[in-house]
Amino acid sequence: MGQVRMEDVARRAGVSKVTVSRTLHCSEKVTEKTRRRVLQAITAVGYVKNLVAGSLASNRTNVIAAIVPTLTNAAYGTSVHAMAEVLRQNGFHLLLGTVDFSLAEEESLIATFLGRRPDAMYLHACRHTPAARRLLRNAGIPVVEVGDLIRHPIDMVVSYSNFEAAKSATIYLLSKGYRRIAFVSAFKRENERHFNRWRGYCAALRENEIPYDPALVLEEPFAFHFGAEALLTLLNRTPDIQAVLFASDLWAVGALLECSRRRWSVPGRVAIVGFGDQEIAREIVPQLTTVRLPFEEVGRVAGQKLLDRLHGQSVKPKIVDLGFKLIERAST
Amino acid sequence: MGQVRMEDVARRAGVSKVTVSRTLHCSEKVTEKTRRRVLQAITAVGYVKNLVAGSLASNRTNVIAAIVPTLTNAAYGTSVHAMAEVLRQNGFHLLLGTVDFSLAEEESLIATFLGRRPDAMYLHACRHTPAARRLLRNAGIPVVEVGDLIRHPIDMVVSYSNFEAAKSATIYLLSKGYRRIAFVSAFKRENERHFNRWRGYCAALRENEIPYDPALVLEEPFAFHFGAEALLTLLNRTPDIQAVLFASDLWAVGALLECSRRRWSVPGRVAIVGFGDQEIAREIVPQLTTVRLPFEEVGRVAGQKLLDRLHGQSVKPKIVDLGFKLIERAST
DNA sequence: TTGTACGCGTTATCAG
DNA sequence: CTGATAACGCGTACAA
Repeated sequence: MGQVRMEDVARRAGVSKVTVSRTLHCSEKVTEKTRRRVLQAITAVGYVKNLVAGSLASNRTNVIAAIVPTLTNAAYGTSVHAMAEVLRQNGFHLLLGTVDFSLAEEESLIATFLGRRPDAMYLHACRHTPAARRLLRNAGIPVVEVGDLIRHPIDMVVSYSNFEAAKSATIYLLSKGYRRIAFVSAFKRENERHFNRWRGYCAALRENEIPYDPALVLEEPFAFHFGAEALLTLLNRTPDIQAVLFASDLWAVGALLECSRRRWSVPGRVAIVGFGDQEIAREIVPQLTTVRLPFEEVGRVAGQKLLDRLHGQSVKPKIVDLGFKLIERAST
Repeated sequence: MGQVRMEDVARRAGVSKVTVSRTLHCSEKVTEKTRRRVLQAITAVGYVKNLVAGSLASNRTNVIAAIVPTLTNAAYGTSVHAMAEVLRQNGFHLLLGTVDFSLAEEESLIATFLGRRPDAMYLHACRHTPAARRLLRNAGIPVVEVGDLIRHPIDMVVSYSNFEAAKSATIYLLSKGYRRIAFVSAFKRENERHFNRWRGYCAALRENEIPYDPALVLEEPFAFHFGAEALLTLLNRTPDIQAVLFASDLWAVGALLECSRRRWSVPGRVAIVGFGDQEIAREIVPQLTTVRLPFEEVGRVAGQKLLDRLHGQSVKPKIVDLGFKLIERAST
């Protein structure tokens, strides 16, 4: 059974509990001979160390809690996956929860996760309820926020700037001569990253003295076909649209496929820009101009930052900008 | 600080530790009046229950451990996400790890996860090392395997049959008159699901007395463009190929896009079938014929099975076949 | 190098 | 309905 305790191992090896513990934890402080006996006893009785008890005693769980909006979107999965790799190589495990873009869900999940006494916390979101922020502050553990480059993180932030990225994409379109530029994003009220992409779009227009036209701005749920739908709505409503900036590759690809179905030339009929540079962006016909976001690096660096902090190092920059890159392809 | 203990709450509320615990756990066994005082004290001091200590004392963690190959593929993410929802509604949390299709990694992760004493385990894989199986058996907790319909699960299995699905897709192609049918999958040695899809393909050929031609079978890494590459390799090597069965939509879409680039008609030049019915399958041009797999349902049902078992119910069928469905579209 | 004694913060048991 | 007390299994002083 899995009910073998450390004491059983100790008895079998003819040593005390502590020696077993030491063998497992810092084996250099134990004689080679006893070490072997202990290890033998461990495999002999099939001992599996109880990390719950260990955590209680040592006041360290070696667990990182992570909260993401969803796992159905590969972008979040990519970051988490990268972080999980880093953590595992350092003996940490991942407690993962999804909150579907709900601030209230996030708050309640933070509260219960904190009960598990994670050594650190990873949040793929930068807006939180006041209560959530307070809980995190009081917990006194390293926290890394991810997904947007905010000025005042709870503790640390590792990201790219959605504002700058969208602004830069819009300026690019303007530089290509497009003037009537539409913008499609998720619901800005519940997705602060898309809200900031919208702000970037607005800022670019403003700086170039292009009037903001609400008729050119749409909010859609996450799915390919809503990109197609958005494009049709926009062209129907405002036939003189010259370009569309989609705040996700998902919609941009959906729109591109709709154009393909209707045999519309892109960018002849309308130019299209995506966001994210997912793999399909460079496979689709025509290839998609988009903003490359460093999803994987975000996870890796975030994990590393947490580890540095847990190893007692004072983390120098609390705000890490991983940047973005406009990838120009055939759709513009 | 987050260092408030139950005793601090008790003192503040003028009751004993036990009463606080009871209020939190089974509030119906406590007077309405004391209950309110306790709850007030809890918010007053900002108490967050220590679930680590609770787990040690009660010998139940309310944690489900899940091991998946990767989170970068939305298919695995979709199942996990669905399960996480079910679990969370019942007060369970998810300990998640990725193993990148490595059996050795899986074994070592199972071993350390078991140390956290999860109440149950979810594995998105059906092949394991003997040691891994032994560990799981000895742990004496509910285990659900997912991803293929095997005959002898460690404990329970919730899935669809990859063998039958691929066989059925191949038979469909034969029924449409295609005779020279190619097959593209992941590396069969490290992916038992794709191995069984290949077996299904072989079985369909055999039953229809079509000789098996190794030149028509390819293994590729997971990425859109390897679908394009595979298609070109196959057509180059064996120009008379009439149809290709891809063991993932990813490659099928990649191949379709390559055809689009070269202005080849599909199914005129070659018929294409995918696997999975991801959202893009019905958006791509031409729409992709594919096998629909119930990823979300797999996660939901697997989670429910584990919960049923943890609630003491004897789970009737240990093997749950959620089926698949061939979706005929324009690519064949 | 190894062992003894105690504490970690909760739940379970049994009285009152 | 409430309270005292003993586990839970392992770390961490400190002592040997």
